[in-house]
Amino acid sequence: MTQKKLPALSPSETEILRLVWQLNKATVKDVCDKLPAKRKIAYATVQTLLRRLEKKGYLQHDIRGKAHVFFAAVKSENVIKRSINDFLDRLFGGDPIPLMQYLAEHGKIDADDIEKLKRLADKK
Amino acid sequence: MTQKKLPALSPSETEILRLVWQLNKATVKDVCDKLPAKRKIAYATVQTLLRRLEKKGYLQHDIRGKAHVFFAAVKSENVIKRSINDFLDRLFGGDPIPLMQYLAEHGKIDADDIEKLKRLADKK
DNA sequence: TGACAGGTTGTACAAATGTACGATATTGTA
DNA sequence: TACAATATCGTACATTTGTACAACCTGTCA
Repeated sequence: MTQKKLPALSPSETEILRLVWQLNKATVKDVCDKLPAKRKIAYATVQTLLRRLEKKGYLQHDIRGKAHVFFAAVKSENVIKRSINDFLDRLFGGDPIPLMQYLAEHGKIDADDIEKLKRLADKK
Repeated sequence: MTQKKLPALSPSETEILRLVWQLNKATVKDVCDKLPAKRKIAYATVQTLLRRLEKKGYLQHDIRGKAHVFFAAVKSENVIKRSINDFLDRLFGGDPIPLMQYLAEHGKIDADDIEKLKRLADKK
């Protein structure tokens, strides 16, 4: 039932889509405010990205006052799944181990995190 | 000393670069042969991608007979590091935990793998 | 009800990307 | 040494991507 063939997301689109998920519902301005300080990108640009995301089927919008309020039209799980698989394919030929290893080695995660993961994996 | 500002890699370029790393040294043909069966992409296209990778500074080549033999001009660690960080930023705002979680939950890794990772993380 | 702050729409455009053909050069071989 | 096979090189081109301006709408408040 979940639509399977949405057009690919560009990197910037992915970034914006993530913020919308995070905000749940968001106007252009909301998204702009949520952008990391580092990321300098004009209001108009964010707007275009949101428009494109809607056109591609990832977002929808309601109207509140004169502003558009965007919200996700797809479950993040599906998109994330696809993104991770693509990424894994491109960079590691699909093998997740080197990625895990990298994360572990670079202190991105610690033993505690791994404990939790272990419980998760065991439950499977 | 490691050059830090190489131009960004496109997804397809990344894919090809990975194969060159894997092969160590490779002609256009070698790379074509190494492509996953699924991935249908013309010889000429691979060639262009290799050319662009060289132009961007990721590859170099020697000449053997009439063929170019490409090999990496940068350490994979650096590129991989950057790629992972970019990916993490775009999709998870930089937080690696959800990524690990995804990998654990989807049986991409098992308890054994995690054990090994734990040892790695502990060593840090 | 008129002006204005704040939105949206239409449009633009250079650069990057994915894809690949045709011409040319080179090499090993008969 | 000429030919067939095989490479590269130059070039092309439609799309997608990132970025954004200018013109135009529309609630809202005075």
